[in-house]
Amino acid sequence: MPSRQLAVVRPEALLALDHQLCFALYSSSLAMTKAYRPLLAELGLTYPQYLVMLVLWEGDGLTVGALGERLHLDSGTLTPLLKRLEAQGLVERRRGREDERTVSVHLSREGRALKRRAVAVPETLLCTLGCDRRDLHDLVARLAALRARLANTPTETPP
Amino acid sequence: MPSRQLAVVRPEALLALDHQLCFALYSSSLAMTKAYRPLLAELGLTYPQYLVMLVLWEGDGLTVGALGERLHLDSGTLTPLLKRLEAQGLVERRRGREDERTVSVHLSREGRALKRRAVAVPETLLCTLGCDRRDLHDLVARLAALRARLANTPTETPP
DNA sequence: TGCAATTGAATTGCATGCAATCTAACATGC
DNA sequence: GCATGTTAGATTGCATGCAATTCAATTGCA
Repeated sequence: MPSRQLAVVRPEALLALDHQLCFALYSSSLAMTKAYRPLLAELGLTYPQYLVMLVLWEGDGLTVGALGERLHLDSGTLTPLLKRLEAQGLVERRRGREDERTVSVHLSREGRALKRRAVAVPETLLCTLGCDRRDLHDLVARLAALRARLANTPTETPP
Repeated sequence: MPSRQLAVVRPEALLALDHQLCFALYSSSLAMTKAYRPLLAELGLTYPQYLVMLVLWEGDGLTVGALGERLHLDSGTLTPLLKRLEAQGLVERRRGREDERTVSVHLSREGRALKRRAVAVPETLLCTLGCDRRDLHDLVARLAALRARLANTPTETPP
């Protein structure tokens, strides 16, 4: 029975770049973004803009805050991004009538139409990756669980 | 025997945000960065700066290009980052004597000393996560494999 | 040797992320 | 009704990432 699990880890091993989950996440996330970029360029979207569109294609009319909760982004990121999407004619931002502090985001006709072309994006990428669907699903689940645990990090929610 | 693997996937499922590996990666990577931020703030480092220090602690004197290969970042990102680290007195940038186009990056005494305090960072995070070491190792390996496959994406290497 | 092609960093421009701050609108208590 | 507090977005400032370009040094080759 190996005692590795209880062994004291030397600083060298603990700080080794290739042992870091954080770096594995960071670098593969950037690699994913790079792989998407040329595909999304054909749609005229950046990667975060694509994520916003994914949410809206599931159902639009969300407020900026609701969008932010879904994507784990704040208004400092979303406001300028949404303005760029609006400038491209893909979405429309409407001031709430009941509560004028809120802004809801709606798809334009073009924004809605873009969905058909967007289907090719994940299709192309999945084909290129040649991943097993089951493996992929499992990885997605584990990452979602990790994200949930990270969101509960004490330092994450001071009081 | 379910035929799910061969089923044609509807656009709704294919484009669902929570099915996207890309979003799982993206959001958990950002969550990881957020979890690290308060810990790294005590060292006076940002997250990418921390990654650079990890590489240098393994062995310094690399050129900017070599650092970039290790971290999958280019000079446009690294040059200003390294200048900030130099301004903090953690590293020193030296013009190559043989080849004056190159710049090698060296740890200062303080940069080297910071390593001792840095050990607490992954320790704290791992404790907080309460992850099984074996699970974690497996996840790191799968992400590294994914990154390698993504780097081979045809669109990634046009010429 | 002389000069074009290549290479390693640096620079520029743009789009994020996010903390901190600001503003307007809503809610609350008195 | 009014002052206070809270909330939703917007704004500002800073540090990435990265494409595109520039610049200087080196290399290759006729």
